[in-house]
Amino acid sequence: MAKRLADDVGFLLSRASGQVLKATNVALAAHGLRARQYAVLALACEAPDGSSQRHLAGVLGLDPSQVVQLVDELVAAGLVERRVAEADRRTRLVVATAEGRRVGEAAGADADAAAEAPLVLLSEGERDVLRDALTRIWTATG
Amino acid sequence: MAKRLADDVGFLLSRASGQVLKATNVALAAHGLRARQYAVLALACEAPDGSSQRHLAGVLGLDPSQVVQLVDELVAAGLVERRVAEADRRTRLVVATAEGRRVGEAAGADADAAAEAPLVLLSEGERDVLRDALTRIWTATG
DNA sequence: TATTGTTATACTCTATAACTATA
DNA sequence: TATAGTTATAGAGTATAACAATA
Repeated sequence: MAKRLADDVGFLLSRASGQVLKATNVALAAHGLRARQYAVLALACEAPDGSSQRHLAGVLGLDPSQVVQLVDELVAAGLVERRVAEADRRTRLVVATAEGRRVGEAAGADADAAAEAPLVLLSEGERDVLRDALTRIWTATG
Repeated sequence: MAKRLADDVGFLLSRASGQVLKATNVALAAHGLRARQYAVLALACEAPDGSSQRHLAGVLGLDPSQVVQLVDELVAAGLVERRVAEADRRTRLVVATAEGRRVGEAAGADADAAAEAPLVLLSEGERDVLRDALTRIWTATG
């Protein structure tokens, strides 16, 4: 057992993540989005030709069945659309609509501001280390 | 919107936290515990005279009603007990039993190993920065 | 036979409000 | 009246299994 729970990396990650998630969701609520929906939308915006749901699930660390639900919601909101892939008619490409790009842009700006607010306490160098460390933890364990 | 979702601190925190949490829960399952229960147990072990549920809720960032449930489960497992505080008979002090300390010690060792596995990729200095940065994010936004 | 997406289900986590007993 | 704990409930997140369409 760690000397103190406050030194436990898992605990610290969980707390920090929870705080940032809460702030992000507050910021996103103004745009009618939750964090997960925004993540799907952002990935759809990044890929000009769209992204398969299987790929989205992999990147986001979600079960494919969860992606179905999230995409359903985004489709209902008119922010993305499903297109049958020509190469493989089993796969549906999730593509951002014009409005999806507008909303994603605006929501992302607010979400970033909220998520990065706690980082003002860190130096530039610390922020880089944090980002890099989290990225490596992600790619290593994913 | 961040250039890429993969640069979003909130997203990175969420992914890293989720991975570590999953690994931690797998390690704790062998001891019949989940992460939240272990966190409560660990805090109870740290405080020789016990910790009020209100205090536990504050430190863990949980609603007091969630702590009730967690303590109920730990009591049922014989790992902690509730004691009415002499000073204020409204507050219940959560105290680890002898077995609670044994289980907490063993479970903590496994949980730490699981949680720190992804950190082997980071240098000593990076680990310190990560821990310190997460601690400051936590205390600042909490 | 294997894979993509889908539906269904159950369990955990999170958030909220209302109630009790003490102060 | 204010606070510590409790109960209840609903919504969001997570995990799993089974199924249809396509490869």
